[in-house]
Amino acid sequence: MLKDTYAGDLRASDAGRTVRLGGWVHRRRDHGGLIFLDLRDARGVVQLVFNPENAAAHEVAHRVRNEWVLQVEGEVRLRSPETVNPNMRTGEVEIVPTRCVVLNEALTPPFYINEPVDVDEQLRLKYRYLDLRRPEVAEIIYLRHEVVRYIREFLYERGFTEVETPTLIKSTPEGARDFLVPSRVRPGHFFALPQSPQIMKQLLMYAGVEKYFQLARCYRDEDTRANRVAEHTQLDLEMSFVEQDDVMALVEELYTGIARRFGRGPIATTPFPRLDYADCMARYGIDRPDLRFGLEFVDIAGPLRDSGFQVFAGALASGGEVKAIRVAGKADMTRREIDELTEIARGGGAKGLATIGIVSSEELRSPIAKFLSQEEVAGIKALTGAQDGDMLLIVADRPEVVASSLHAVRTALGARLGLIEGQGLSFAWITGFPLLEWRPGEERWDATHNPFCGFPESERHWLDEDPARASSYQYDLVCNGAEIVGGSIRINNRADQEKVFGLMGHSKEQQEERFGVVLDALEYGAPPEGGIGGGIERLIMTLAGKDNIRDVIAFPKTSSGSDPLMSAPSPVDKAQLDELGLMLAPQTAADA
RNA sequence: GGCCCCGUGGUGUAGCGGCCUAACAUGCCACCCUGUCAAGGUGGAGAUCGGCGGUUCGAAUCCGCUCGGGGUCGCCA
Repeated sequence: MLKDTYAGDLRASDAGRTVRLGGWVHRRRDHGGLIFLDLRDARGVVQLVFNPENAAAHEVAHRVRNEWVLQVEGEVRLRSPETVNPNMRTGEVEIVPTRCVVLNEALTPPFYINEPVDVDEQLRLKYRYLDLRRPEVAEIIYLRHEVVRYIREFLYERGFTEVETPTLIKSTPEGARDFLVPSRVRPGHFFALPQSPQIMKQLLMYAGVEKYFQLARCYRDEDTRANRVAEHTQLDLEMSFVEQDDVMALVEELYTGIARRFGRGPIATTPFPRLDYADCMARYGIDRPDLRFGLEFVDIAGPLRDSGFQVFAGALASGGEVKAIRVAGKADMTRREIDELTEIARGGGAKGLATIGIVSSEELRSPIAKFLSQEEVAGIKALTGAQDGDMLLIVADRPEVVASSLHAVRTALGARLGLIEGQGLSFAWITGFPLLEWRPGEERWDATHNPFCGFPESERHWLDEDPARASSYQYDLVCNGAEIVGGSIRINNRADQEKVFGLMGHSKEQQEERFGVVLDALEYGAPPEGGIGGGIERLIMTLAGKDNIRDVIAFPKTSSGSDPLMSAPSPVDKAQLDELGLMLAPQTAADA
């Protein structure tokens, strides 16, 4: 080996050892006589001290520049007390090189590696191999490794079998858009990349594996978001002979362990609280609430049903809702803050945001106060528990608009009022989801979770009577406002599966064509089973407190799905297309 | 596909009709300097302002188109 010790691992206890190091010049401080070099490797940085007395090494130290690759031999020496650097993990020691060899020179990098400066993301991605040298960037990649390793070991210990499933599979038209891969052997035919190994893992259960998991790459050809990319990794897990609580218990143990070991703060509540979907929607307007803070919605319809204020009364008369968020002590919110929150509410679909500042028991600060009777105001105060000095933010609209707009307001408030800082990890389970939701444009039912999601026997009658009211065996684990796990107990007989497919508008022929394998397999002794899929990137983001998914991926793509590092996607030779039996449409061919 | 924001020396920013033959910081280069750790000092090189077109006596600054990036809605679990 060209090195025998990691620079970043050196501590006071290593004093006196002679070590051989290899790494990169992180920073250079040349005093003319004394030269200090910070040598960086995968584990951290250590200071080298070059003295003119060792002329050969000193000459090298004078000549080197940032990011040159060095091999250094020397003794680990305790620093004198006044020169100890408490800000460095290796700050109690330094190396006095007896020998210093330049293994490679380096151009000046296009951005700072030794300072945590925000650099244009595209430039970082183009030089990702340099970006990953930055300690604060690499740290998350190592974190990801440790978390994944923890997950694997946890599941191995509990008897899970890791099985790989194909990445070239059959395309199905519903759900997200598939990435397609043309077949050379059968021109005109295509594979799809899997959106998840859902069917394969169910088949593994039918095959008798009983406890399966995989860290599965999943692909969706859809536009990206800050927390969503085209290719991601999912902890895919499935168990046979289990009920909902069994899966949840195992997942909770796993994620509790991860959070305790890798979280940057404590877990707010263990065991994880459970919220019923309907209750959750009523209080937070979203099925993945951020529970690090309160600011729950309060239904204030009661006193307003016959209000003279048409915005409220009208919304209620047409089946809508009126809900408020009470913000303690913010009656003095500035005009500008109110305007910004109003804009956020509009972004969620609301036509406006009504505000009532409770300045004192006599005085209200509110553009709508003049439309409200004293009884109405008293009723609102009673329901919300508003005290003097509080601010009420109110939206009146259709239930889904109230939910989305007040959720947006609530989330913004959480950030603006500093309620999420240093709050650790607030997990919760959401259960009692509806099995199906109506797709107005398509005039059919769609699975809330996935089409294989099962339901309690007690819900069966709703499938015929009122499918919207059937609840399912779905369970989601949320943390700090992100859904990090979603799963369900699956349907395990052909009749129920056909029933659900039928409600989703699939004809017998379509069911046979798309899901025939599953339907057939269900008739050959399928065990009761269920499982989860958990996004690894979202988990790491939550643990690391990052809000950009690209930060937790070693080689991410841009938001438009391109790869600045490898310049992908790219045109291909005509010969390659010919081989696949493909022709480009005229306008796209011209671009190439 | 819609909407919003961004694109100025290597990097990060300022400048937002003439004072810009573009400023600041940092990096880079040279020299000085034996205890620094964002080392310090002196000097120097370095961008025509993403691209194209237009308005104007005059554009980095205004307008249009376009390319690239970021966010968001649609879409997506």
